[in-house]
Amino acid sequence: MNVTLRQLRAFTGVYRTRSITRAARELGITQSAASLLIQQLEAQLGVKLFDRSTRSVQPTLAADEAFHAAERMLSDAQGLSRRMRDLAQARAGRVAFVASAGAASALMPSVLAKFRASHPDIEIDMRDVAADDLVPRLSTTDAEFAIGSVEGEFADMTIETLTSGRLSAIGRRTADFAARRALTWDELAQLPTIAMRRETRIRMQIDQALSAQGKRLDPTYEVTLINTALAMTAQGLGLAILPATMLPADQFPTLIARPLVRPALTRPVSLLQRQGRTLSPAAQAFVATARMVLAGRTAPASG
Amino acid sequence: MNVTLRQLRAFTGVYRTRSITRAARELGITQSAASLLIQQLEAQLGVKLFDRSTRSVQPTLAADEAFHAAERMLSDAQGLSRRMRDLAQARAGRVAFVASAGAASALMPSVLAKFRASHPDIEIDMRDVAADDLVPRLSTTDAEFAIGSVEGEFADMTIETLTSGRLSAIGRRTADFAARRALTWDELAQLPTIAMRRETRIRMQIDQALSAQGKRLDPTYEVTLINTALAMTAQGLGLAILPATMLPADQFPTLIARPLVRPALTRPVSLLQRQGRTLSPAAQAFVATARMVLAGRTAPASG
DNA sequence: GACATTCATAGGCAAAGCTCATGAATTGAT
DNA sequence: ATCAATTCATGAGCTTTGCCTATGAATGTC
Repeated sequence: MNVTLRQLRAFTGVYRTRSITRAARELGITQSAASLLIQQLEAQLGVKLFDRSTRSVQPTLAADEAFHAAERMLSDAQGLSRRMRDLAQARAGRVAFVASAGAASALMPSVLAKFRASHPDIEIDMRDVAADDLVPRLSTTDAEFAIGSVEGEFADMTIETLTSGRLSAIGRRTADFAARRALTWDELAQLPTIAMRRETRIRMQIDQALSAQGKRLDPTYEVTLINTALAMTAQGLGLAILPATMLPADQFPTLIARPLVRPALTRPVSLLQRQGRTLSPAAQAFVATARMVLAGRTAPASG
Repeated sequence: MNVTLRQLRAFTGVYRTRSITRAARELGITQSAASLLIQQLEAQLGVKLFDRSTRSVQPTLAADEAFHAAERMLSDAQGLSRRMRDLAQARAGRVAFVASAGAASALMPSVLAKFRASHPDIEIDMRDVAADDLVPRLSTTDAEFAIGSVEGEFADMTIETLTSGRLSAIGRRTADFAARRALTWDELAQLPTIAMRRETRIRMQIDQALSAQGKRLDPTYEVTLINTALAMTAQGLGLAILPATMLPADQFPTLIARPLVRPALTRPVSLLQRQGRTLSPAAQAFVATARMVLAGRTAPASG
């Protein structure tokens, strides 16, 4: 057999109280059990730890030395338990995940704010990457999940749609614009528009879908960052062509989104996880928050 | 129940080998036992530690954290065992004891040398005190035993005589002196003598014994330190009046001791221990050495 | 000298821990 | 695609451990 923490607990108890009976009471066991534990430990270590008479229990020099080591191990054990309990309850820990640039800038800020409020001590490590890198980064780094728009399926990955935004025209809440229920892609030709560059995933999806119908988008401006497009729109430079989900209502209160139809295109925002890997409790809590926050954003395509 | 070292051993094994089967082999238990230990630990900590499929065992983030704490506790446990084993075998440790000034200077050096040779890693803390302080110091400090000459009995102390030296006249190995078997105290009056000061224990014993017989010692010189007396004797200044045991043969090869008779006085050198207190293994080893070295010195009262 | 307290030990029982046997899932080879 | 091999999980059954109660022995107290 081997030294056990049980024995060490009895040992430190007896050492501190100088009494087997008192230590046993502390541990909630009988005096005889405590006596046995001490004997076992002595046999195990090959050292007499206490000079015992029926009247007194005197630690030996060996016990003096062993005491510190024992206390350290016990406090380590307690620390481990506590730390794991904190992790389990998502009161501590770290969430590392990947987000596509678009999701990171337009969607995640509100999620992060909400999560931070409920889990102030969780460290968050969000890595925003180009859409193409989303899956590779998730596979090869210690990121626990990814959030962004992906097409198709991936081996060893589970995909869950968190929210999905219809591709919309976003513009200032003018009487004219607000009155519209929707716009067709054809109508856009008459208006100044701000779209994402051709290299971006969003734009590629649009161009592909439109060209299938023999149409094409001919934007007035082309930008790289979603926020740039929204800012320009807010300045009245044109309509931003984006998924409705990408409009943070609180950040651009003057803007509203109106779905584009013929064809109606939707762009899902998905949660990707590696199959067979449990998320850490902290990550689970984060994902739950993301689901909640983003689900509340799917319906109101109009502001 | 509580976390056990057994569980932690299984955990670190699985963590390192990424396999329950291999870890079980290392621990010398069956795969199912190891599997159970991991499940217990997970339940105990409330955290999933491994993502297990039938084909792979992947540590979770919680496991990464727990691993270091677990390793530390296990190495602490091993360190404790090893340290205790060393103490038990007197390969490590510390011996603290009290010695009367006389014993410390005349008797202990050879004991210390012998002990150091066989137990090089044991730290020795010898405290030389006035004879009167021997017992008080042993009672109140962390000294494990005391060596010196004491009279009478003491509560809670066991006394064992290690060696006992007859009070002798010590002088240079001249033909005259070497021819003598013994000297009487009366004969000393005719000769130059060197004795300890009246305040010392040795001298008090002498004065008391002689005055009981209506005699008295009238030394030519009175000194405090035994070594001083011996050095003076070696210079031919007179005969030193000391217990024969106090003459280190190797240090003063030119000197020999001849017992004093009428009355013959002996002065025991005793080992004192606190009753009911086990000596540390190191101290036991030291005491054994002292017994051996000093026993070898009792017989040859003559050089 | 009787009493109270404390530690050690023995007997018995409940629980824990292990092994063996088996099942389910997955990988690699034929 | 099927089969063999490997690996983890689970259930039954046995052994060992661990604990409690009861009792004995020693020691200090009134």
